[in-house]
Amino acid sequence: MKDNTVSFQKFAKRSQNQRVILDAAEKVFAEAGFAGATTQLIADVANLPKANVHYYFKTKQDIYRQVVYNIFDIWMEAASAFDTELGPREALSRYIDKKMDLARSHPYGSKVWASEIIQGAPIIQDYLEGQLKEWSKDRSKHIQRWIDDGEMDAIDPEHLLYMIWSTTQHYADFAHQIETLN
Amino acid sequence: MKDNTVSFQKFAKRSQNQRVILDAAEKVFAEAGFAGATTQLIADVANLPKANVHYYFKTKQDIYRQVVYNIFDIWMEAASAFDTELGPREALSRYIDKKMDLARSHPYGSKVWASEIIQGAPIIQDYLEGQLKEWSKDRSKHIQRWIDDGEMDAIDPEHLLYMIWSTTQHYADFAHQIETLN
DNA sequence: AACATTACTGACCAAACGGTCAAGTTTTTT
DNA sequence: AAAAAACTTGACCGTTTGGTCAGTAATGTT
Repeated sequence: MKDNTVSFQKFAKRSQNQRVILDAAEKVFAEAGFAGATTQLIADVANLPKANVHYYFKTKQDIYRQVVYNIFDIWMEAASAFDTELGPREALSRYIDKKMDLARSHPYGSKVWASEIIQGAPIIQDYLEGQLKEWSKDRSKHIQRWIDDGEMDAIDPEHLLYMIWSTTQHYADFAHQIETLN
Repeated sequence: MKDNTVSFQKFAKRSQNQRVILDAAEKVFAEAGFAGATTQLIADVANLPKANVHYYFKTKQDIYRQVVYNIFDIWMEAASAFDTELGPREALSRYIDKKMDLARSHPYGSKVWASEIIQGAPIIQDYLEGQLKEWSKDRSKHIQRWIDDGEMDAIDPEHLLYMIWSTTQHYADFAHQIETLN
């Protein structure tokens, strides 16, 4: 193909195609589950022949793993919005805002995550036990300190986190139910 | 088989075997999703040959449909605990209690329901639009009346319902995540 | 005891699936 | 311009899956 390629683009090519595939995969996995997603359908949505998808990703599991990892990364980045320096009101409200934004901007990711957890987290168990656990223990401790210092009402910190997660998650995962009821 | 069968048992036989299959199926669907669930696995969990499963249910979809309908029925029965005669405090707290009980006693059902909704409710769309919509519109109206009468704080009734659903649901669907974090 | 109905099951099959591969094209490097 | 590396793809394959079916056993009815 005749073009005026500049040097960095050759690096971009591979990850660019992977991006297209992963975006398609995220949608397909969300709508059909891991087993229900076919590599053919992912390929169709990505507008590529199936064999090409397998050129970039060895197996369906590899694609899935990558999709779930990406979601996890995005969430952990959002989690940094829970800045304990800001005090309870600001930290919590910023975190909730961020979470709601993600529920809107990444509905497919949220659904894939939910399905993965529902089925017992076969793929990302290590992430749960590692990063996520560490983060939530840390923030729980901070919340407890706020409570002890009288800066906020006494609520079990862990259950507060669960409530934030469940509610924000609900708007992404159950969007269809909510739409139908309205 | 030599036995002292009494007359009503002949009726019981069929639905009794269907029960065994449906219980097995609920578990398998929850853990693997619709597509990931194989009729062979359902049969294994039910301790029956696969052909026998197909004797009672024509297709996998039929089994799935029945499983989801059963869950819906159980939930709607629980929904009657939201007795508007009781006033806001009693009605809501009884409903929440009941919902939490179901999250504990029927974790598989809850998961199947969640997966179904996440994937766009392909099977139970009509139930959503019918019974569930009717019920939630009705209760929302009652909640609004309580608010207008000053019997409870002003909260958007629909969002209150979503919060109850999301939180109770979370304890069933995300049990694995919660366990891992604790 | 004879008949009818219901329950059960091993063996089988067509379709769909994830994944491979060889042969080609394009792009990058020398 | 030639060689190397990366990309693309139609055709193909072994396996798994949902579902069927013919034949047998058990149970209920007369």
